[in-house]
Amino acid sequence: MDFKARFAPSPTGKVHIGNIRTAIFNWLYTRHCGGEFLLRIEDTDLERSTKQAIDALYDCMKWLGLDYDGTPMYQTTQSGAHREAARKLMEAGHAYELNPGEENSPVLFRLPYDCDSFPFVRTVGDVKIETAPETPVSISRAGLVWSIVNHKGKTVESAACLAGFKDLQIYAADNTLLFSLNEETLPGIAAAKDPMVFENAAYFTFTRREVFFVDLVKGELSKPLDSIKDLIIIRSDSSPVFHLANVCDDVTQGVTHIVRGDDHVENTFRHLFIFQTLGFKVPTYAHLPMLVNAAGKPYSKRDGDAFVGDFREKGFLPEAFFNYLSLLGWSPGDNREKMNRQELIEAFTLEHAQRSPAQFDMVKLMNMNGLYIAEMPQAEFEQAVWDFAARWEWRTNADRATFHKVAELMQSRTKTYMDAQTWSYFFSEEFEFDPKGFNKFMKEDARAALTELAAILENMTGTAATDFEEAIRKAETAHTIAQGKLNQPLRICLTGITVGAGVYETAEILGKESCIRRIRRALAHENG
RNA sequence: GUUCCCAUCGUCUAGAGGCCUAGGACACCAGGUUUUCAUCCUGGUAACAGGGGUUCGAAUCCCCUUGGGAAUGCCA
Repeated sequence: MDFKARFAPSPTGKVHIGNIRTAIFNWLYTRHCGGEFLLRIEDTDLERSTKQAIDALYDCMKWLGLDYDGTPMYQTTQSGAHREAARKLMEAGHAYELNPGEENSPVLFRLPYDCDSFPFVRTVGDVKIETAPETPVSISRAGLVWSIVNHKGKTVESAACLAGFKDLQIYAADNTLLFSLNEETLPGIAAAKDPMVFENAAYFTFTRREVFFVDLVKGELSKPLDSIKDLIIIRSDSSPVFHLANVCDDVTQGVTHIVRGDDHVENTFRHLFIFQTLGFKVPTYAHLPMLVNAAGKPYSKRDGDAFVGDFREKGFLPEAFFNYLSLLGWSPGDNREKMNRQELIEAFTLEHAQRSPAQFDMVKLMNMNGLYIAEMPQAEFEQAVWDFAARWEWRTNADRATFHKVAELMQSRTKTYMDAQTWSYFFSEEFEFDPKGFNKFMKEDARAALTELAAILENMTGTAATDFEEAIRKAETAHTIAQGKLNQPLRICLTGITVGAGVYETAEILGKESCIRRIRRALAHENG
């Protein structure tokens, strides 16, 4: 099957979830269709593209298992091809210098006036536009400029390409024909140095045409040609602009399916013409809705909490992160959510891609991550957290045997590896008490029972969780405390916090001597 | 301003004119299990933006309104 999709990020900053979601969709779609997934680094913005950003990009893709086919293309290596394409367009009359003859004139792509035969152009109908009085209509090689009076009575200026105005006729208020645009007058306009200005123009008529294409996500999309301007493809410093580079590279890489963000829809209307005039088949497009942050705004490089690399640092599993992101703007069409990579590939078609923006929900990601952690083999979980915990001081005095037991106990309670930060109390007796929990549970009767418990533990011979349980029951009975009510006070003594593993198991891991010390330390601590 | 796009629980979503008394998930609330914590189980609150059409029948099709987003760069 001839299917090539690509991911074409510009390495101007750390890759964020919006970017990588696009990569994931491209990847899934490609793998589903059995095509090739290509990578192109759009590094033409020399000012802002950095080596670090490129490295981070590769790193994130590797972490997420986004493998690509072939060698990545660096856009900067293609500038020769871009200039050659511009030269060809110029030669064919599809591009022109804004200021002919001048030294550093930018080059513009001309939307072709003669485009009725293009498969993505169709005629809409005849249109009459009344221009604002006292404002001229001017026409030049760059297009038409005019003003209208809007419904609020304000005069607003508009401009569009010549191709937007097939059979244009400009009239004065007394219906005198001022100018006709057609095959005969067109070359004169294109060649003229200065624009033609019609001071007394009152209205003009033309045949409206529109550009349209069928988007795999959004369906048919269209836009009138008289709302599009010619676009700069070569800057005055002779460097190629995105529009040209992007199209050329897609041609060079043989891309057949372009899956990208919503924000490119407007570009697509213009890129279609570049493909066509360059003599290439236009690719199939799919525009994904944007990902928005908690404020409902599209993710940008300013959203500091949205960098892909940070999710690894926060202790998320790549599979969970991948799974969650695949569900943002897409669903398999049934009630499945937790899906492995193979299931995602099999189910992934653009039919079920959403048309509206999706909001990223950290809480749901956490939940999904917890699901993935819960099903990890215990040994794998233990090793992963051990490695992750290298960043915390408590690991330096943690022995692996104890850690093994802790990990076993904590796995079902862990949402992200970051949760293990609180495991420090297993390895140090110098922890802080949570003031709220401490005051809640360290009441007078609890203190008395705990004092008793410490004494009971002194004489306890067993070391199993059940032995601790028995000792606690004894202390409760001795002080007429309801069965089980000493659990939380003891937990505070042993861990400083109110949540954790089962308290008997926790005590077993800590050992009798440490438990006694911890209880006495807590008893010496004043309520706040 | 102009053009384009979008609109189902708080959030992610199912929904292709009758299967909808609108389903699932997260979150939240209430119970249960665990003598404790977490997991887990059961139940609950909660949505078709508004108004017109078309139709025997509309969340679904059309129009308008409102709201949101994008483009309108010699950024990509």
